Amino acid sequence: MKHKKAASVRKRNYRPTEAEMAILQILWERGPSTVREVHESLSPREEKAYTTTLKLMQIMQKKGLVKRETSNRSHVYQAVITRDQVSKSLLDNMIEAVFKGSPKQLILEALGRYRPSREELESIRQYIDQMMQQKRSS
Amino acid sequence: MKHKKAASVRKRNYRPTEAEMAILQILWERGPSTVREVHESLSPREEKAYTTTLKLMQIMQKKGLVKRETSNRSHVYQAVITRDQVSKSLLDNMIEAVFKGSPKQLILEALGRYRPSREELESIRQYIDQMMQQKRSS
DNA sequence: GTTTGCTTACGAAAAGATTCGTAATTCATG
DNA sequence: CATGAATTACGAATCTTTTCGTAAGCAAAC
Repeated sequence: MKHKKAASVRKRNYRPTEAEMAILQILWERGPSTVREVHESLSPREEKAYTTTLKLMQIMQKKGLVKRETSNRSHVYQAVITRDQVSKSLLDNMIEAVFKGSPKQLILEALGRYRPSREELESIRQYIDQMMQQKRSS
Repeated sequence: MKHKKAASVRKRNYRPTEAEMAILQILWERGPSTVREVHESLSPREEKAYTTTLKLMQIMQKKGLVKRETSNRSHVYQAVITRDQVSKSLLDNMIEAVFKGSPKQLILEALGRYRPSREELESIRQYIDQMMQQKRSS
């Protein structure tokens, strides 16, 4: 009969809000952290009250984006949703929204837009070659 | 002394809201359209009142995302912000937010995630080769 | 010129995201 | 155990986005 009260079922395609993204980035970067740590890490430029950060993290916890360890006085938060999940959501969304459903379009656009260095191009090409290998051998 | 009252200066990095994106997609696709046309084109699954679409488009007009031609009874709206501008904003944002500032990461991720067909890989590789050519000859 | 059917204008409610002040809690330490 | 410093809880204000009802305007058709 114990059932965690469904804090929030993981939406298969959740797009965090802007403020949530800022916090997630820090949690991904630092790993489990206290509110204080996250707060200090937030861009000092946009100074917000400590309780703002706190509240945000509490909300994220309710939404199931993060979980927390409350055994100590200072709760320790950690991301539940992964960078990968978010990156997938954003990529899917973006391909759908501006590239007419074509991943290739996205890739070409990114190449053209950011002009990777020769080394980076090398390694991307290598990756492609490898993928083509696999296709050949199947 | 005539000065359009600064309907809204184009933010160099505007990220349209979800509802706005849905409408922009249609305008990009269809070109100049009336509210009715846009409304009918919206995913019929998420049925909204006609005036919701109308209001949204009026707001977008105020924001400067679209402009409209009011000479006829039915106003004709057209996108001002381009697919390209939005795609740049989203890409920038995304690279920043989940790929630690590395476009290469984004590209590799997209390749791995969507596994383009052999033909698509071909043409991406071609594009890369071309870019490398340019670098060589400079 | 009245009626009818669509269209825009307007205002406001509802929903969601962000912000923060204040109160309550906890814990170390004098 | 009283005090002080830091933390969490709570509630509310504010702001933005989304939604829609109702009014007002307009043009064709009666």
